[in-house]
Amino acid sequence: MKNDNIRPTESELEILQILWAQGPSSVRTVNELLNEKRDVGYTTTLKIMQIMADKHLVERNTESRTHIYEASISEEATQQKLLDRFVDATFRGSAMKLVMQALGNHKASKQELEDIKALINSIEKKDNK
Amino acid sequence: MKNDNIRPTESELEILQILWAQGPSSVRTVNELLNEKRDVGYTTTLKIMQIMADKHLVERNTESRTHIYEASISEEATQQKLLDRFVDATFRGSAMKLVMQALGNHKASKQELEDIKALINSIEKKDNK
DNA sequence: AATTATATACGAATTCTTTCGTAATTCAAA
DNA sequence: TTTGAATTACGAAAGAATTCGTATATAATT
Repeated sequence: MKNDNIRPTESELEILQILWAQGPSSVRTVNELLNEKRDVGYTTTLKIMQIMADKHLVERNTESRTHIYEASISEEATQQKLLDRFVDATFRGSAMKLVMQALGNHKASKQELEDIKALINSIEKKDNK
Repeated sequence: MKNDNIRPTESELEILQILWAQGPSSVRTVNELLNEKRDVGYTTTLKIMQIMADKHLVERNTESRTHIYEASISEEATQQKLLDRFVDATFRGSAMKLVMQALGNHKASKQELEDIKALINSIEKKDNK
């Protein structure tokens, strides 16, 4: 399989977030959205997206003059890999410690908390089988 | 306050993990523990720890010839900051999405799951006040 | 057709991090 | 005291990531 060792850099991840949210987009669109958060030159964004294409993090359609880029790795799979690494690096592998910290320090809606409890219950049910 | 914008690199974080686990340590000790996971030259470790001292990520006691290094930022505060940034970068700010992914894909003991449920219940109780 | 605007390509400068060789220093052992 | 071992200091090389200037090509406008 391809893209097994995905490791987008921070800039690349910013761009992936935009592509995941927007769907296939031109460099200009991505650059404009990027600039809502911080200043980045157009050619900088272009260059990074070209590098991402080389790495197969994105695919691009070059039929029209304005190339259209699309994420070629899924948001969920990427998040999962990055999460694994983050848990190792920051919480010494204890995902539960991370969960506790995240729950303790970020506001969650009642609905979200219920969702999490439901998920835990379904995990516990599975374990008992 | 100092160290407000902590941003340890990956190598620095590895070393911090060791210092948090071991308490104040010499470069040699840190380097040996580091080498249980991967090959790193002694002077490499030394250099990084010296840089960390410059950045005030660690303090060092230079009274004896063998300098003793100690983490100067707490594990919890560091984890919290890194977690915040990670949630932003990877989960577009949705800590709950991160929690769901972490719960869904990492094995948790029955006890840990109960702990999390208890935490959620206590959060819900607080919210109702 | 000439001009202007918009795009991509390319390469190089810059910055950040990691790595390590070498020199200088201090301590311990012979 | 001399030799050898362990330590820190220093600087520079190597790599990775980011940034951007400039050239070139294409399309749109006048």
